[in-house]
Amino acid sequence: MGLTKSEIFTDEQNRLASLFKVLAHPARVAILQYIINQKACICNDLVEELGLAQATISQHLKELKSIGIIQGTIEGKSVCYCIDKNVWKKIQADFNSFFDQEVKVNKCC
Amino acid sequence: MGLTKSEIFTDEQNRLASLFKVLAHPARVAILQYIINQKACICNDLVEELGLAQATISQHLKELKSIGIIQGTIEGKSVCYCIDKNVWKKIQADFNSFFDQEVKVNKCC
DNA sequence: ATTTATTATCGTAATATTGCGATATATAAA
DNA sequence: TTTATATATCGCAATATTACGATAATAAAT
Repeated sequence: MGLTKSEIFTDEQNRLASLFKVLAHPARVAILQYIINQKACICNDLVEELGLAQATISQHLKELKSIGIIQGTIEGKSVCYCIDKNVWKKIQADFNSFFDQEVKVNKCC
Repeated sequence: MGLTKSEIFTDEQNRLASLFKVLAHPARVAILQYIINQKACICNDLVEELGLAQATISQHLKELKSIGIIQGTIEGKSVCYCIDKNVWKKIQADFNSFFDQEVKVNKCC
């Protein structure tokens, strides 16, 4: 056991859950906020800003990249990361269409 | 290692991440959608609707309850679960205030 | 009081995630 | 070419999550 049974859920449910999952770590939330405030940033800035090892930051960046919410551009010997505005807005829209489902008056509580 | 260093992040970052985490499983997304469509539901309905064991559903319900997004009312020998509309809207608002941070023009990519 | 039905909790095995040091890779500078 | 700097990947240990059977707890029905 211990293996999520993705096949019994809809694509939408699986997709939403995996978007939430990428955001479900404070380091990744912090990375996104830092990039937004700085407009962009190089990986090493994050290592200094957050108190995590370089390998750990790199792994978190990889997960964020996996859903396209950030992208990296090689810049000299560094990599400059920035938000992909379109993906950012798409994810927000997906979350909102989930939350905008009408919550009707309850039968019980 | 393998233990998230919550203490190095802000309360907001930790809170947001833990809200995302509760929603980061397709079964929990499915449970919320089912409750919304049915207006409310008893635990056993979910066991039949989704293909998961009763213990598993109960555990997922517990996690959803932990952030207050659903609440349960004892109804005879069953428990009727429903969405807490206020919490639902608050979470949506929190997500939106995160996503509404202005994503400025990038320096690099 | 006993039985039945429903939900919660416990214990456990399988799997996934997290964080880090070590190391590999890549580019710039000397 | 060699060296220095920045990032990515590998391997591993610690921790967390997931799913489920077994069992406990609760409340209705008999």
